[in-house]
Amino acid sequence: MRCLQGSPALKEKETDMTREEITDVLEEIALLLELKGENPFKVRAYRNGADIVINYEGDFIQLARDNDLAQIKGIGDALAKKLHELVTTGSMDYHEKLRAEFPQTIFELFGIPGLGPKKIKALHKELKVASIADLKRVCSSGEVAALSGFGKKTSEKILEAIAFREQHADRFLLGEVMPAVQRILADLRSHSAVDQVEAAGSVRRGKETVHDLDFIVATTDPEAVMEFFVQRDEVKKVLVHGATKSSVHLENGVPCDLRAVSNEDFPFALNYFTGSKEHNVAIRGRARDRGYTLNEYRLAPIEGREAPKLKPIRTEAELYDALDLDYVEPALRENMGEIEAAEEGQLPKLIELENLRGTFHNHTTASDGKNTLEEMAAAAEDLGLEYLGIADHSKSSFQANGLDAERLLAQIDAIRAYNRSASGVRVFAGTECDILKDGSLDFEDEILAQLDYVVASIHNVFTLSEKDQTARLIKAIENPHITMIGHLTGRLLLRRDPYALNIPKIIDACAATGTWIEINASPLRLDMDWRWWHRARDLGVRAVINPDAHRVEGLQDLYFGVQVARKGWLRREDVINCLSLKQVEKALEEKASS
DNA sequence: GCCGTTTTCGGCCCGACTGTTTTCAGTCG
Repeated sequence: MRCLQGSPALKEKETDMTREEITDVLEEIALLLELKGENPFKVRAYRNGADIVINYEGDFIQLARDNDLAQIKGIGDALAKKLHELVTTGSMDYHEKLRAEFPQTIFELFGIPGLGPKKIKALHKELKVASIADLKRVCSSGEVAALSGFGKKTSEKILEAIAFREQHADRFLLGEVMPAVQRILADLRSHSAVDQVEAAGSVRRGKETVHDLDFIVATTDPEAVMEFFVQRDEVKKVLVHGATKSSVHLENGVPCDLRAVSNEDFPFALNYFTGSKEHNVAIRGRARDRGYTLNEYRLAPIEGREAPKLKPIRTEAELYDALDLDYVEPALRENMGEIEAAEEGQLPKLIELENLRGTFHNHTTASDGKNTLEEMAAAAEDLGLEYLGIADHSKSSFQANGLDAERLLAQIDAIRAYNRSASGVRVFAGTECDILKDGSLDFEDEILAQLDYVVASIHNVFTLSEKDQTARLIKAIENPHITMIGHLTGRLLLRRDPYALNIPKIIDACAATGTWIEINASPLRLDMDWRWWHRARDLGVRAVINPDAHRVEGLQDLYFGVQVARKGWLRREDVINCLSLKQVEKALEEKASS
């Protein structure tokens, strides 16, 4: 498949206001109305409006300009008028008046789990809480615990959540920073004085979260490149601006460093700043054992020591070769066995994005997706995929408009009909079936038997003990109708910890039953974690990389799933959706009959 | 605030869980 990263912004041409900006206004109005305790259906009307702005297929902005929006279902007279005002004047009176009623910092409070509009409203009204800093103070002083509707436990949970936030405040999701990485790389490449450029650091290693961005350029005119870098539009603050190193903050708060070196130094600098620190320590030790010293500028004989003469080193591969190692992919540089494997010629040939032939866990408008079956199939075809699985939510996921048996059977018919009529991607009929509290499934076996595959996922009751949660999941795994487990631990990176689970036991159960484990490629999940995959692979567990796409752009998250697979030492043969259509049909049949 | 008509206003997305209550409100998925 083609290499696509990040989601393209749906920008309109020749207009001041983008769809995203309009959506932000509507979403903010919805939050403010909730804070005021307005009619929840009115709130929903604004949220619904925000969805429509993003997803409408025609020229929404032009229709808004022409005051011609009321024809769109979901946009009534009131919203049409307000949106016309917004796109023609750049602001909306109603929105501005609402904003004036609350401090801007109050929106921070929605990021604390357990706090919703009612509680935030009470905190604001009774204790004048306007920010997380205020909240921390009144929780610590005991004022929150004494507030009606609150209590000691609530106060403690809030403080825990604030502590969690503070602990992770300096980290960003890989998916969140990737668009900026691509832009910066493209800009630097376009500069005439730049000979080579790479992103280094944890971005290059494909870590799921990063705390800053590091770029290395090879240039003969470092000052010019530095000047160019700090002048970029998205640079918000310049912290350091030197001849060979600059540090800035980007507008989204991400710290970003650029280092300029000569072409001769480039492979050493790139290797050094790619890390990880642990990998570097091990590599430097290896160099020393051979009589060399390695740093960010060179590999050279230690003074006064005997060492074999070195060949010229122009690339990282030649650097590893000089240390008698196979080239170690950045994804593997965590000092978790890669150096030993490189020495013995045992490094895996890692999966590439281009190896993917299809994907399984995706949603449509039948549940909580934003695009239809046909639109998702067309998008998958555009990416060069051969097959696409549709796995909408099951009925217990009310909040996601989950399908009951009747609607699921109708969807299966629709998919079969689609496959008969269309010649593009082959669509598989599946479900993302809820695993209920007792480990039973949300559909009867005879319904599940009619599907091509079943993704089983946990969406509620996260608070079971490790023993009970593990038993719940293993019971589901032992159901022969289950094909794969979705987002194994339920974690949301930087937001919510995984639920308690004995992962080695789960891996064993999947190995014993031939159940596949998903690599959920959503940048917020990246679950199961890469740290478990080497072990799972060695036990014979197959991975399946799924974007959990809720809209066509979501399919591009497959990129991040491949990063996880690579960090987990997976080869193309370890990943089910690298199989061709014919092979994957056979694999599905085998799993169903096992 | 939107929709669909019953053409003037009622219905709009359910259930578990938690912590606060003393029978339920708020949050989350």
